[in-house]
Amino acid sequence: MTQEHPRTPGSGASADPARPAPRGRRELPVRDLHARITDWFADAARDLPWREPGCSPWGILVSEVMLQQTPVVRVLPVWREWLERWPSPAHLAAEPAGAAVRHWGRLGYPRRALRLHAAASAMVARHDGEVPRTYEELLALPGVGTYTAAAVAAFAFGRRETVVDTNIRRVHARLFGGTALPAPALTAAETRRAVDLLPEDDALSVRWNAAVMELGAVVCTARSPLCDACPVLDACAWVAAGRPAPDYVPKGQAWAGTDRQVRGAIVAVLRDAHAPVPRSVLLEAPVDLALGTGAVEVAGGAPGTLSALHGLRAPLEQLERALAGLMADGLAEETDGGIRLPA
DNA sequence: AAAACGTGGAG
DNA sequence: TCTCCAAGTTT
Repeated sequence: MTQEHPRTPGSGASADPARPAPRGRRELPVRDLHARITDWFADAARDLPWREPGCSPWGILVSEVMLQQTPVVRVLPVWREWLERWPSPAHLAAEPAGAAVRHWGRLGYPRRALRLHAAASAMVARHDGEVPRTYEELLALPGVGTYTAAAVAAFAFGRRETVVDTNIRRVHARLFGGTALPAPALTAAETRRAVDLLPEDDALSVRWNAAVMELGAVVCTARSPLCDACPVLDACAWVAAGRPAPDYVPKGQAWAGTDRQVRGAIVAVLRDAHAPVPRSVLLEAPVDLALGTGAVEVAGGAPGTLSALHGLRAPLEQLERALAGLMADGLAEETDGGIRLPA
């Protein structure tokens, strides 16, 4: 998702992360580190529904998948609706996959909804309708990768797992590495460091994982960190080094004119239609897309119509390619009446 | 291993 | 306005 790209160094000439920490930094025993950050968490943790004691493992799994690349505030309402509608894997598995996609709304990456549905079916088939308790079993579920498997094992089942997400990576990079950002991609050294840092005690390890993640999410943020509120400010290698700028700039994802934009527009139409949409309508005829920011703000065609997409460089071809991609992914199906979400 | 895969709020 | 980027996974 990110890529190295040379950039002018920040103001600090002391940006070399390899050199010893300047005199301002305090070396903190790992025990104290655990205590500082988990104590901070005990006080500062946000009240999130999937953190409540009564939340089911299924609720936690759903939250973790929804939170992949997606901000908490946007997940909240969708998560509530899902859990009310589908309180267990069996409830979701009993519905067509298209229902999962439809109720995913505009969360983004709708294939996650599809995979959650497939995961629910797998849990019914292989785990008696329960969320499995081990990292290995979790990892085998569709849409569950190393982060999500570790997070669910830890947060739903209290297991001692090494959880590494983007927040944790950033906190570690600053606190120990002295850099503004972690490497573009997860490195073996980072994983090793996370393993080494994990408290021995099961219960403490769970709190530690949640606490470091929370610290990265609300204090040690990517853009403008709130260092004044940081419980380990005096131990931070990055602060001690004068908060040097990142040595690369994360590569943003292109959006305008991409297949992803077109796929998003098509899925939006299918999601809001409650009957199959004729291919011709989907590709050419005016349709009220009611889309959000820039989704169809492209040159050519009447605004607010799918035909507006023909203003793209490879208009019709691109539409057909995008549609084919959606069908290949299982996000769309062709029937007699036209295209629809999967049944 | 690089690239694809959505979305909308914030700076 | 426009770029950045938010609890990643898959191929």
